[in-house]
Formats: sequence, structure tokens, C-alpha cells
Amino acid sequence: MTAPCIAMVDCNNFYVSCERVFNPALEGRPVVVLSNNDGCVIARSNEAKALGIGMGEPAFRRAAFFKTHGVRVFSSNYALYGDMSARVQRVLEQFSPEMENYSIDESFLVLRHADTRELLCLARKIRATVGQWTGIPVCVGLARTKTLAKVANRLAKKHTQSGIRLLDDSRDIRHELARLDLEDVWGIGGRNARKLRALGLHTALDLTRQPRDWVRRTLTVRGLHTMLELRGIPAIDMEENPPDAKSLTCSRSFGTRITKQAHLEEALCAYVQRAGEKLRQRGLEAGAVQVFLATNRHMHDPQYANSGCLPLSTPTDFTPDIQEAALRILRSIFRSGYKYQKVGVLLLDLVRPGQRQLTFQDMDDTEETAHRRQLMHAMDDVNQRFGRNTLRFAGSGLGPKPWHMRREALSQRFTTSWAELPVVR
DNA sequence: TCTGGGGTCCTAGGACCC
DNA sequence: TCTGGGGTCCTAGGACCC
Repeated sequence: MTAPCIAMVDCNNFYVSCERVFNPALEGRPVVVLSNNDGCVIARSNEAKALGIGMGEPAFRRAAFFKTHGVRVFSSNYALYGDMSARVQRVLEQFSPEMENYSIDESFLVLRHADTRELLCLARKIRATVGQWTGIPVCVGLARTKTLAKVANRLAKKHTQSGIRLLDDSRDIRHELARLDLEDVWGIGGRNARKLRALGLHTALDLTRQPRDWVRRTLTVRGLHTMLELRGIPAIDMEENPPDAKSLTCSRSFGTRITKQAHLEEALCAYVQRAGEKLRQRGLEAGAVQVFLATNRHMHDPQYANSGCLPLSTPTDFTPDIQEAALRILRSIFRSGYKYQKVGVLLLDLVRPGQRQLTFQDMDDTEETAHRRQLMHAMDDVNQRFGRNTLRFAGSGLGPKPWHMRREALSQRFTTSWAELPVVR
């Protein structure tokens, strides 16, 4: 391969693999991991896939099936998966200085090796090292563009023993694209696949044969980039240093349906607290707050959903100010008489403090500002050392919390339990 | 009687990803 | 009883300005 090669490294059934690392008895058995609230299936072992369990299936509908087939079921444990993800990424870093951590379980690496044999050798080494150092099995797809590397990775998973697939020869590429459904192409979702089918296109190869203008008009500029990449022309850049996020969300579905405004307010306060922690962790301030609430659209009950937004007078990372704004929005959109399923907060117009214009307030209340910063810092510190919500705002309620989500089958926090952390810094 | 047109900014909605 | 959560980008269309 003459041009630089892109490797797509994808962890196999990642959440299931994380559970297995710390519970080897799960090896060879059907295992699933459920979404927040134990709602639906978001990860399946190969054995679970073989039983016909689909991605996104509601767990309650499969409960009996899980029991009769001995499927081991886990609530999602993001503290564990996030930590394992970081370990995998640290291993991958050693193989290329040019790397994009695309998602919790996928990374793109640029490999500048001219020789095909060298590339395959390196891919084998990546796979073996990640497996040995973290216990997580991965597959590697190799190609000239990110989109083709995703295709190669898919082939590595489905059709190889080695877990490695190089997709470089043009006849080979054509052959594989002719067998690839449009909705299985990275960047083409269900909606656009249906649209293209109605226009007579069915496979990835069909798409590569359309004129650029037509693709641009039909699928917007992003679809055009996808099509060019399928042709082997790089059009989607590596994002090695992702820019600061522009928004940040915290929302949950409730364990039971909620009708009381007071309970919604408690839940919202808790979510804002969490959002504030994320905000400070990233060193950002929010310029505006949005709140939304919704009933359960799967039920036949009366439906209501609404949202509202408020700008903050000056960008801030001070949780109480954000909570105040959020509660004002909630009170303006709340309607009684509905069974609510969900409430959430979005922090918008995020900025780095150093990069925004100073206001008169900034010059004015420096002492006050310092106190507020110290307060948030102290809370974050305690909660980091002793566990989330060790210190929390009274607004999130002192009594029982009917809005809490269900997590009935949670594994232990094997890697991040606070008891393992040093108490003194 | 006859009342422009082009540029910019913002937002909502829709699509995608894992 | 029970159907996730957290992001990004693009476009069309309206508001506004000169």
C-alpha cells in the first residue's frame, strides 16, 4: 500500500468483554448488557447474537427468554467501561502518533508502512498486545480511507479467524461493496438507506457509481464525503485533538412514571449537579441552559413534551446558578396531569473562561467569585475521593427518590472503586 | 399603476454516530 | 410495570439589514 493506511481498531462486543475480564466464568456463555434503567439490550456476546437477541431489544420482553436460555444479564457499568476504554487507548498510542479515539470502543490509527506484509504484521501485534495487556479482544480493519477501514473492520469481525482484514485491492473492494447494504455503510443511516432504495440503489457499490452532484443534492455534503471515501478518496479528516464540546447533556428516564412537580424538580437538580461536574471537569462555562421533559411515547397515556431555554447573564460553571435557571424553565413548561418519563438539562454555548470577553461583573466581584469557585472545587474534590453524590445539593431531595433509575444487575466497580484510591494526595 | 435583491445570522428540525 | 444517553453536523427558512 503506497498511501498511508488507516487502521480501524474496534473492541469486540466491548461492554460484554469488559464484564468478562473480571468474571471469566462468563466466557463461552450468552451475555448481554442493558442500557441505563435496564431498558434495552446494548451489547451482546457472540453466543447471545447466535440466540437471535437483537440490538436495542427491550429487556422486559426478553426476560423469560433470558431465563430459559441461561443468558447472563448486566446493567451498564459506565465507570468500568470508561476506565477499560482508557486502558485500551493507552496501548494503541504506542503503535502510532496519529490516532483518533472515535468512540468508547473504536480508534483510528494512521500507519505509515509501505509494505503490505509489514502492515499485517503490525495489525497482528496490535491485536495481541491489546489482548495481553487489557484482556479485551479487538478486530483491525486496514484501508486507505476511514470509511473503507470501517468496512474492512466489519469484514474482519464477520468473516475472518484472524480478526484482521486488509481492503486495498480495487477488485476486492468492488466485490465487497457489492455485497454491502447501504445502511451498513458508516455515515448512511436507516433513513437515507430507505430514500436511496426508493431511488433504485441497494448496495454501497451502487452509491459509488452515482455522479458527485447527484450525491451532494440527495445526501448533502456528508453523503458526498462518504461516497468519495468508498471510492478510496480520503474526504473525512482524522480528529486527533477534538475541539471543546459545544454542548453537554444530562438526562435519565425514571424507574417509575413521575407525576409530581416536586419529584421532577429533585431529579432535575440532581442532573444539573452532574452536568456542572462534567462542565468543570472539562474546564468550561455554560452560556445558556435548556430543560426538556417528556411523557412515555410508548404508552397510550396522554402525551406531552416540551422544552425551554434561558441565557445565563454571564457564562458560569457555578451549579446553584445553573440550577436556579433550570428550575425556572421547568416551572414554566411543567403541566400537571401527565405521567412523566424523563427530564433533562442541556448546557449550551460552552466557552473556555479565558477565551471570552470580560464583563463588568468579572471586574467587580472578584472575592465573591473566588468563594464560589472554592465551594465548587471543594465539592468536586470530596465527591471524587469518596464517590459521586457524597456531597450533594438539598434540591435533589432528602427523602426516597421514586425517579431513580433501575440498575438491578450491576457488576462491581472493579477498577474505579473509591476504596482503592489514595485518600491523601 | 408601478414597491428589490442580496447578504448574514439564527434557529428548528432532521439526519447521523456509538 | 418495563423501550438509553450523549453528542455532532447540515439545511431550509425566517428575520433583519442596507
